[in-house]
Parts: sequence; C-alpha cells; structure tokens
Amino acid sequence: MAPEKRNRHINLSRRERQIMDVLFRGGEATAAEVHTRMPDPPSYSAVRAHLRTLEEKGHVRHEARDLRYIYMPTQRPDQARRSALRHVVDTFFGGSSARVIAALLDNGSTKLGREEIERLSEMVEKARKEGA
Amino acid sequence: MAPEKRNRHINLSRRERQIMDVLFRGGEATAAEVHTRMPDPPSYSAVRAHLRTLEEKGHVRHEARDLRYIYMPTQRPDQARRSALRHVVDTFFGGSSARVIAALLDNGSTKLGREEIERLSEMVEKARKEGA
DNA sequence: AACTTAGTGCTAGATTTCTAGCATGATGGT
DNA sequence: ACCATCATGCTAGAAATCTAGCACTAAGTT
Repeated sequence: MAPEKRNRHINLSRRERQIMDVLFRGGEATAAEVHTRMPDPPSYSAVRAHLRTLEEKGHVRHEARDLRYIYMPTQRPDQARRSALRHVVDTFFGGSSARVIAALLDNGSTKLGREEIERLSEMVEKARKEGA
Repeated sequence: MAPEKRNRHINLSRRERQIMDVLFRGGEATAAEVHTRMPDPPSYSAVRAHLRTLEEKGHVRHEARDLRYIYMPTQRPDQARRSALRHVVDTFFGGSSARVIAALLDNGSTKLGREEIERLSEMVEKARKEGA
C-alpha cells in the first residue's frame, strides 16, 4: 500500500541501499559486478540473494543476456536522480537550490570544464529572464 | 578501525539514517522531536534507544538543556553537506556538477529568487575567469 | 562421456536491527 | 506528602537483515 514512489530509498536496508547505489551508478550490472563494486562487500551469494529480494520488492528488474542476468533499477534514472537530489537539498541545504549550487561551485575539486561553464551561464541567463 | 569520516552514512541502518536525517535537517532536536518528525515512526522508546546507540557509535552527541537532552550530529554541518552532496553527484550524476545544476534549474518547482540568480551569475562569472 | 566453469534458486540459521516495557529520578501541583 | 507528568537508562526478545552453503542447469573442454 502506498508504494511511495518518491523516497523509496528511505525504506531500504543498508545492504539494499548499497546495491541500489551500484546499480544507479552504472545503470545496470551483473550480480558479480555489483559484488565487486560494493564497499565492504559481503559474499557473492549474499549479493545475489539481496538482488532477488530487491526484485521482489519491485526496486530492480533483470534481463537475461548472454546466459547472465543483467540487473537494473526499475525507477527511471531521471526520476531517481531528482528524488535523490531533492532529498539532499531538503535535508542538508534547507531546501535551497542556490545553496547547493554555491556548494558545488565553491568546491575546488569540482572542475567545471569551459563548456559546462558556458552551459551554466546560459541557464542562469534563461532563469534571469524567466524570473522577471 | 578506519572510521571513514566521509560516507559514514553508508553504514547506518535504516532507522539510524532516518534519525540522522531529522537531526541534519534541524541541526538539533530532542528525542520527542526526532520521534514526531520521523517518517513512519516507531515507538518513542525505540527512537531513544537508537539515539543512544548512535551516540555510542559517535554519530551523535547530546547536551542537557532544560532537563532535556538535545541531540545533534557530531559531524560538522558543512562537512556533512559536502559528503552527502558528493555522494549524490557521484552515484546519480556521473560526478558532473554541471548536470546537477542543470537538474536544479530545470526543475520548475525550484524557484530562484532574483538575489539568488544574481549570486549565481557572479559565481559563474568567477568560475569563468578562474577556469581561463 | 566426464569434468570444469560459471551461472541461478533456495533455505536454514547467525547476526543485526528494532522494539516495547519496566525501573528510576526530577519537577510541579494539590 | 503525595501524585501526575515527563524525562532517561536498560534489557529481553521479536523482527528483519544478512549470510553461507548446497543443489541444479548450461556451456565449453578434453
């Protein structure tokens, strides 16, 4: 009841979250790949078991390809992105997008390429006009 | 061993995460407040127990104020913000800050005030110069 | 055919998480 | 003084998570 499409991740266990993170990161992966990419990984067998329960819960689906199962999130990537981003914005930045952007730009390690800067500039310009 | 200051949240259980989210959101809170602000809340008693274990693990500390305990995260807010943001950027946006910003600006519900837009504009300008 | 390798399904049980309830101490009102 | 209220500390046990291992199937090799 009330599948709560947004913030699904809030109800995942620790291991389930870690697995979903791997899947979102790469878009899709085999059980073995998920296993190797997990932090502090449990047994391969445990990962497979979790993938199966995640599938039962509807968070994940798989395709059979080359005799292997390829797992992927059921939620659309852009929706997952928005949901995760919104959560962070709300709980860590008081809901202010501007503060998030500031944090991103402040960060020295965030190297924006020239293209990206131009793109950003355009976006800001657009926002400026719309906001008028 | 290896406290892994960044990405601590990766090792929290479901309930622990939910509690930490409440604390990060508000900066600090009493046990009762945490309880009421939790999604799908367990018993008040359970929340208190979790707060205690979170304290043992070093994620949380408390001050006695007005006969109550006020709980707060031990991690500095700005550090927690950066860590959480980085995680989302990496796992959902391929590490691209620009993509995150695009997502923030695209979002119709993200209302940027004029001031914020100007501030952003300045930041972009600055980045443009520095990047040269 | 027999063996090896690489995959999946399943289940029992260990471990961790989660929870409620009880004991206790401080405060304020009657 | 007594009682009600509201807080904390603790612990046992329920519930959920997490795990390893075994059985089985499909290819490829020798």
